Amino acid sequence: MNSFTEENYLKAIYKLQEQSSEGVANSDLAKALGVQSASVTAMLKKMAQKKLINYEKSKGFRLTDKGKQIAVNIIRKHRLWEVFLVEKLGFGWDEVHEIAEQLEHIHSEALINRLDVYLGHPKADPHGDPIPNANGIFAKSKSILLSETEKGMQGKFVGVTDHSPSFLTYLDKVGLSLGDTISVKSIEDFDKTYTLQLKGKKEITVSNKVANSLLIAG
Amino acid sequence: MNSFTEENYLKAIYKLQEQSSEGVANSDLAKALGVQSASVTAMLKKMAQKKLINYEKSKGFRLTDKGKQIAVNIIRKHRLWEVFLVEKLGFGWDEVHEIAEQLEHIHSEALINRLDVYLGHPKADPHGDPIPNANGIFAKSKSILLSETEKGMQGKFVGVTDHSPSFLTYLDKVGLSLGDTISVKSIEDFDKTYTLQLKGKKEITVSNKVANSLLIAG
DNA sequence: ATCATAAATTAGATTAGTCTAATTTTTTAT
DNA sequence: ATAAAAAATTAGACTAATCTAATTTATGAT
Ligand SMILES: [Mn+2]
Ligand SMILES: [Mn+2]
Ligand SMILES: [Mn+2]
Ligand SMILES: [Mn+2]
Repeated sequence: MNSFTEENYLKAIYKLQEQSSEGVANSDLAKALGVQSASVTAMLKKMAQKKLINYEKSKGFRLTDKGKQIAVNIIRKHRLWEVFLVEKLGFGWDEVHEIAEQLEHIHSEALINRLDVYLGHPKADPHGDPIPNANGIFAKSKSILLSETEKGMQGKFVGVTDHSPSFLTYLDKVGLSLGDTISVKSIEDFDKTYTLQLKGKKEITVSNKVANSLLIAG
Repeated sequence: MNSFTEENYLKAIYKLQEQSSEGVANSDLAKALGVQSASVTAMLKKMAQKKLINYEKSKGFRLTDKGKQIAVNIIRKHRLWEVFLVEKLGFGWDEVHEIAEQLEHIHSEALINRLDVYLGHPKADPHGDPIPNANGIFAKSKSILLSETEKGMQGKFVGVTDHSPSFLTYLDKVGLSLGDTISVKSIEDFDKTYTLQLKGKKEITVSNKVANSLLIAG
């Protein structure tokens, strides 16, 4: 079994390596985990020994299949627990990440499989992030940033790229919820501010910074 | 915050000290935790420093109010999670202890309070053990061992003192479930074997060893 | 190609929690 | 009261995960 620390390294490496096909840099991982570079070096040695990562000298490192499988399972657990916390316990989407950071490390295949059934095999977590199935397969979804859409575009708000509580509570405040259908009424030339029509209801205006954190699906 | 290890020490000390009004012995705690006596000595020093326990030289030790409060909260979490696992996820009562041993260490007051509400403020866990409320108060219950009852006695099966999966699955097999009303048909003189009538339904015979692990309430 | 900067590794310590072996203290039995 | 047995503590080591400071390696810019 892997320690919490090791699991957190695996998850962080996974997220970094998904961002490109290159190897992950020690310094990027150190920053992601909030530890010193020397600590990363020490841990990577152990993980390489356990065949969880592959080094390519001065080209960074990547997870082995074994490492990736563990990482994806932790992400599965994290997201299923987030669904549970929001759907069953009534937490807000801005409150669940920290708790899921703990719950994701509970070791029990039976538990996570029963939880998945109990929740009805959800395909996405409360932030719109896809939940891999028990085999580690993610449902492919094709969404784009609102900031990349043009005037007149109509689509569904399906996810966020900024998961900070402050951003999420801001969305609550302006009345934007996952699943809402929105259309782009206008885009301000000067600063690319977006004015949106929310499903017949109200009209709201959001900064480009916000538009750059909202995922839209056709 | 306290580490998992420290929380496990607190819980184990609590359970030992409840068994008598005396101080707890280093050796008993070592046995309960499956560690060496020397490890216990080392940990007790740290816990005394943190005002979690009181030493009374060569009279053992006991939890301070602070230590007791933390211990009871962990027990509350353990038992609430067990209820969740059985009632919501459909686990058997013989399968939940190990998972709850992990879940009891999740740190979030909001989580445990919402879980309590979600479960309908249960008063007992799947094994009949009382669940303390948010203030650490246990509902007083007066039950006795089946082995201490006499022929003709009628009562309700409300708890077990043996929590081992093998005992619990044995009870499943013979059809004894928490809440069942039972009456003592006869007690074999030779070996104190109990023959029980289950709520009009079947009649079963259990050894004295079994009768000694079943809690009955008037 | 050389020098400056950035990235990575090494060396040496620290803390939590554990171990074994040795020693001391306490309890129990004669 | 004394010796034997049991319980507790101390001493010294180990592992996991971290740190700082020093050193080495790699990258990049002139
Ligand atoms: Mn999250
Ligand atoms: Mn999420
Ligand atoms: Mn239990
Ligand atoms: Mn229980």
